[in-house]
Amino acid sequence: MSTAAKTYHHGDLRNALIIAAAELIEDSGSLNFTMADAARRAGVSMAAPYRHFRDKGDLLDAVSQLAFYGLGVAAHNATADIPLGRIERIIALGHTYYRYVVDKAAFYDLMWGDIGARAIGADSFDGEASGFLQLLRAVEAYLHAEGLSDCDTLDISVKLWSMVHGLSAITMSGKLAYFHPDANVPAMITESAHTFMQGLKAQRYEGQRERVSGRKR
Amino acid sequence: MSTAAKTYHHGDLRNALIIAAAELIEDSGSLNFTMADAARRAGVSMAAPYRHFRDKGDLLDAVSQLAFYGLGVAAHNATADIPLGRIERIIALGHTYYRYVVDKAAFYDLMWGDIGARAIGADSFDGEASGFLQLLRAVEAYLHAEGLSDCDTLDISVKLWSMVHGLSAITMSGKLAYFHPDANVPAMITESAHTFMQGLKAQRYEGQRERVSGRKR
DNA sequence: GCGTAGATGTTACTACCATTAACATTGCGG
DNA sequence: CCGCAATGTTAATGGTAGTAACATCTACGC
Repeated sequence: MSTAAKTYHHGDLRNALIIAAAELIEDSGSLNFTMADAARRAGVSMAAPYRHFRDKGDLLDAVSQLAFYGLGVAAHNATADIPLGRIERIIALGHTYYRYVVDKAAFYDLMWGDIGARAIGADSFDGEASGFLQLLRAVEAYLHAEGLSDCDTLDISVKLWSMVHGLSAITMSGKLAYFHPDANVPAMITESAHTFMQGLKAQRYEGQRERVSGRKR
Repeated sequence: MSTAAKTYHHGDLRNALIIAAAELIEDSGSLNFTMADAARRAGVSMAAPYRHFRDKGDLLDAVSQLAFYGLGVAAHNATADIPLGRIERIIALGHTYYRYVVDKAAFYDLMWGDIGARAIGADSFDGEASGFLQLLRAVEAYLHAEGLSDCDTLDISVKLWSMVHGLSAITMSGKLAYFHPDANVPAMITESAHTFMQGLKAQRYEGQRERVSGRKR
C-alpha cells in the first residue's frame, strides 16, 4: 500500500471512503456530497461503496464516529497538562468542545442532528464516550477537591455539558449572532462554569443550614 | 373558501403547502417528504409549489417560521399566570421549551440544524424573537426583584437559554439516554436554574467583598 | 360590463442520484 | 493449484428536484 498500487481490489476501500466522505463534507461545508463523489475520490466506481456500506446513511454514520473520535482526542490534548481537581480543567474541556464544534461546522448535523441520532449504538461510542468520560473524571476530581462530594457527578457533568453544548448549538444555528451579536462565547463558558459551581457551594451551605435547623423546604 | 370550491386556482396555496409540509414532517418524523407529496396533499400538481417557493429549502424555511411561532405561543400560554419576577416563570419557560422540542421532534433539524440556520433574517424572526423576548422580560424582572440589577440581562438570558437548549438537544440526539438513562430533564432544568441563580447571588456578595477590600482577582 | 396582463396551475420534460443486478477479477483457505 | 467468497465494474431502474411551454383565471383599468 506504499506507492500507487493500481490493483483491481483497492485494499482498504472502507477507510478510504470514510476519509473521502469526511473531506467532501469539509470542503463543501454540507452533507450533500454524492456516493459517486466519494467513490470517485477513493478511485473506484460508484457502485463499489455499496460493498462496504448499506447506504449513504451508513457511510455517514462511520464518518460521525470519526468525528467523535476527533473530539475525544482534542479534549485529551487540551487538558493533558491541567491538573485534575482544578476547575480550569473543566473549562478547558468546554472551550475545546466549543472550538471543535465551530471549527468542524460542516460535521455538526452529522454529530448532533437526525443522522447523529442514528449512529447511536452501545459499542460504537468510544470516541464521545471517551470525551464525556474525560469530563466525568474532571468533574469528579473538582467536586472532591472542593468538598462537594455529596453532589452527583454524573448529573452535574451532564448539566455542564449541556451549557456548553447549548452555547455551541445556538452559535451554530446563527441565532446567537442574531440576539447577541457581540457575545464572547468562550468567556460565557468560563463564566457559566464559575457561576454554576458557586451556586453548588451556596446550595451546600444552604443544605447544611436546613439540616441543622431541621427546616425542610 | 367555505366548502370545497374546486377551482383552477387554489386561492391560498402558499399556506396550504406550508401546512401540508408540516403535516408530512409530523407524520413521517423526518424532512424527507417530496415536493410532489406536499403538492398532492394540497391538491395541486407537483410543479405548482414552485410558483410560491423557489425550492424545497424555501418551503422548509416557511415551515420553520411556523414552528418558531408555535414555540412563542406555547411559551406565552405556559407563563400567562405566573407573575413576573418569580423564578418559576423562567423555569416554566424552560420546561415549555423542552417539551416543545421533544413533542415536535420531527421539527428539530428544521429549527436548529443547517436548514434552520438558513432561515435567519432580521424580519423573519418574530416567532422566536417573541419567545426569547419573553425570556428576557422574565429574567430582567427576576434580577430586579432579587437585587441583581447589576447583572447583564441579555447575557444571563442567553446562558439560561443555552442550558435548556443544551439539555433538549442532547436528549434529542439520544446521547443523554446513552450516558444518563434515568435522567429527569425537567427536574434538571429546574435545578440548573436554581443553582445558576444561587451562583449569581454568591458572586454578587463576593464582588461586594472585593470592592470593599479593594482586592482584585 | 369587457379585455387583457400577470399571477397561478398544468403537463411534459431534463438531469441527477441512490441503489441494485448481472458480470468480472482476485486473493486465500484447503 | 482449485474454487469460492470478497470486492470491483458496467449498465440499468426508479424516483426526485427543478424547468419549460402552455392553459386558465382574476383583477383592474377603461
